[in-house]
Amino acid sequence: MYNPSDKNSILAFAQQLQSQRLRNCIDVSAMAKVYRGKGNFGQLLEKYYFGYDLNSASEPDFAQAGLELKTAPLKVLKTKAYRSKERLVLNLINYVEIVDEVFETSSFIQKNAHILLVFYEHQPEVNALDLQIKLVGDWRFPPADLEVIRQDWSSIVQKIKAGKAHELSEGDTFYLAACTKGANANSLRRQPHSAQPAMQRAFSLKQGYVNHIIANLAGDAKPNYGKLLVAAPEIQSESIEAVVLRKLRPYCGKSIAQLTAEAGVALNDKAKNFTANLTNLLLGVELDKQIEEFEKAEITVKTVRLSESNLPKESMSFPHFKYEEIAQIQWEDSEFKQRLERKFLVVFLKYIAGELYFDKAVFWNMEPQHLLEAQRVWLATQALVRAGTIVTAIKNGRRFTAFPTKQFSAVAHVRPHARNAADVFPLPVPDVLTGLQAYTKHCFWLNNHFIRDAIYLKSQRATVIDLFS
DNA sequence: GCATGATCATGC
DNA sequence: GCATGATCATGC
Repeated sequence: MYNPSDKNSILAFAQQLQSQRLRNCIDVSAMAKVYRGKGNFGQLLEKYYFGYDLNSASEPDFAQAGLELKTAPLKVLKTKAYRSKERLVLNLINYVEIVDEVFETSSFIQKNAHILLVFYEHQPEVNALDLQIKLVGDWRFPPADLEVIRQDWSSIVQKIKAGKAHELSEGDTFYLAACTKGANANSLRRQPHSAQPAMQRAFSLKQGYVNHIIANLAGDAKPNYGKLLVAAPEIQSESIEAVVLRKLRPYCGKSIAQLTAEAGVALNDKAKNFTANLTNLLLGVELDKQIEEFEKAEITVKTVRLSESNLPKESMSFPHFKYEEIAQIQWEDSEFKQRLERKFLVVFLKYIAGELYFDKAVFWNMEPQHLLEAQRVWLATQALVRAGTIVTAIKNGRRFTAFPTKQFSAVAHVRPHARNAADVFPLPVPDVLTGLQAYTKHCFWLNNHFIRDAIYLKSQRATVIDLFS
């Protein structure tokens, strides 16, 4: 067994799980009946491998050693590389108590300063006893990461102090997020500075950050990342947001032609990596490298081209959805929702007399009421696909559909996104009017007017670089 | 002029 | 071959 007050002893005992299945590591005959049929992997591991009773106390699982045990699923890619299946959910946020905490002694730090991680392969149909354990290891946040997390923690607490716990969202922060936790939207809690009940939430590490942990535990060769934050955190505690905006500020108002000429590089503005290349160029990161902090924080970088009236020339597209999938899944599991919950860095370029200029860059994440509106669009789309009533008319070879349009919602709409009309996905229900069993690929788009109003115009002066201010 | 439908260009 | 970012075309 192990010595519960000795970290190394616990870690060594845990390491024996590497590449095993739980069934081979515990006495199955001693298991309670309820667990023999099915049980949660984490519960089984705690109770029958480590031999302690389940608790949800505020102290870490191995209290004497200050070690918190976390189990989590990962996916194995075709390349055999590991990726986290989801965010890693940590301790619950107590809205009432947290407003009196300081980070260094907070319940978050007390519980999660040192984490013992057991990753198993996600296999939905497999008994928990037979899941393959892929990675075992312990994790402490490196100082630079801890500084970002401290800022994330503070901005979450700030929002609660402002009586806005009901407006918390995952996109608010970078590595550490407040994710919803509870069976449904009825899991409401009281918050200290507002009468409005708020969804129960827990601290969580973003999926991108968990991928970083996984790569470290797996001993993967360090990806060839570019980094934004180079100074040691004790010297520099500037936020990721502040660093990015500070680096971009000098370029505002310059034309893309001038910027690329000064840097001595040629960027093809039609290339699909134009956005990434331009961002790297302006942030001083080598062009072919991914930005480590952006990967960890799952930041989506988008460029938006504005007309002289500040209206984006196009709406913003998202990956096309599969009709068979959208008919089956829930909004909560949809890719569209997952993407909308991320943080965005939107780079606005503006056409002036035919020439493209760098206007401003804005960090943005969607407000809860807009996410609800996106949900309405998604649900209308799902209903349509389920009913098989996509096509409403055909005129001159052009199809007219009942997909949600910009008239339907001020936030999002559905439009084709395909090579051509023959580029299709199968339908779960044949289209009633045409009998088609497959239909041109479509995707969700954020309306260009929404981008103008909710991102471009609404962005606060403090967080933007405004060419014309 | 703009919304909706349709397709192009690129890179992995 | 296909996803993705980007843009064009038609008709009201």
